Amino acid sequence: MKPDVLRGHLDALLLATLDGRRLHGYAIIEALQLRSGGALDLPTGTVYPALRRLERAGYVSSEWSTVSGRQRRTYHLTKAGQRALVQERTAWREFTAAIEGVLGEGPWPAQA
Amino acid sequence: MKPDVLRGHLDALLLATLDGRRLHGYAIIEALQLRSGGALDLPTGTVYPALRRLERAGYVSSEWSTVSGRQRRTYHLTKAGQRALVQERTAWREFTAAIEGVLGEGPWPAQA
DNA sequence: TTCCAACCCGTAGACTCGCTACGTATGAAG
DNA sequence: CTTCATACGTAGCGAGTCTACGGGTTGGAA
Repeated sequence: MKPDVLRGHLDALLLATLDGRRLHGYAIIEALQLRSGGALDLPTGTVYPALRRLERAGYVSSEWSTVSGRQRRTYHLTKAGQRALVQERTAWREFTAAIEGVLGEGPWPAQA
Repeated sequence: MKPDVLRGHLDALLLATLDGRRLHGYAIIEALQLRSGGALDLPTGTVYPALRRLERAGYVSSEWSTVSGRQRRTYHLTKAGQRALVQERTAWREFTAAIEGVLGEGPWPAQA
């Protein structure tokens, strides 16, 4: 998978992963792998900065906890994050509809 | 529509638009608008450099022609471009499958 | 006949953001 | 005591889309 195709969709992915769950960064990466059937294997250098960005934006919130000597920062969605997720899902549908209208088979569906 | 979501998908869009057609840049932009139901309104500063990139890559080829005093550069797919388009469509399906596996409803489909 | 919209091409530079490469640390297994 | 999985993070790069220009023609409206 080309690297750039993720551009602009990562936020949606992270928000969706946190929908109804509390996860720490590392677990988010694993969840993404699992849910995408292995297609999405995001490096930490992609995910951690993105989570901080979402936190600055007020879409997620986090707390530190120590589990068996390991520091982990657990994230969860805020109310604003929930709303953002709804919008992201809508934007995704619009996006795919637009692309598929073009990619869709054959020269021309209807000659307007 | 956020600007970045197009990232990495523009080539597929352009190749698909030229599939079985000879079009000049301006016409490509209009075709994209039409086929996407108005969702895709790409600026010339996006399309022209992208077309030149595709031409350098050998996926499209172009000739100049003069239509009623106007210079236009008409593009068409090469053999390599045809093959690239097939790959782009496959990549698109894989991409959407991966994203939708994550965005898809609810907390978890199956707790592995 | 003057003006403006539509047509048509193009480049320079900014900006964004995912990725590479790196650094730190703990716990368990070998 | 070394190595691997777990777990966090940053700095800087790179690629590609967008903004903002600039150039030129045609045709119709005012």
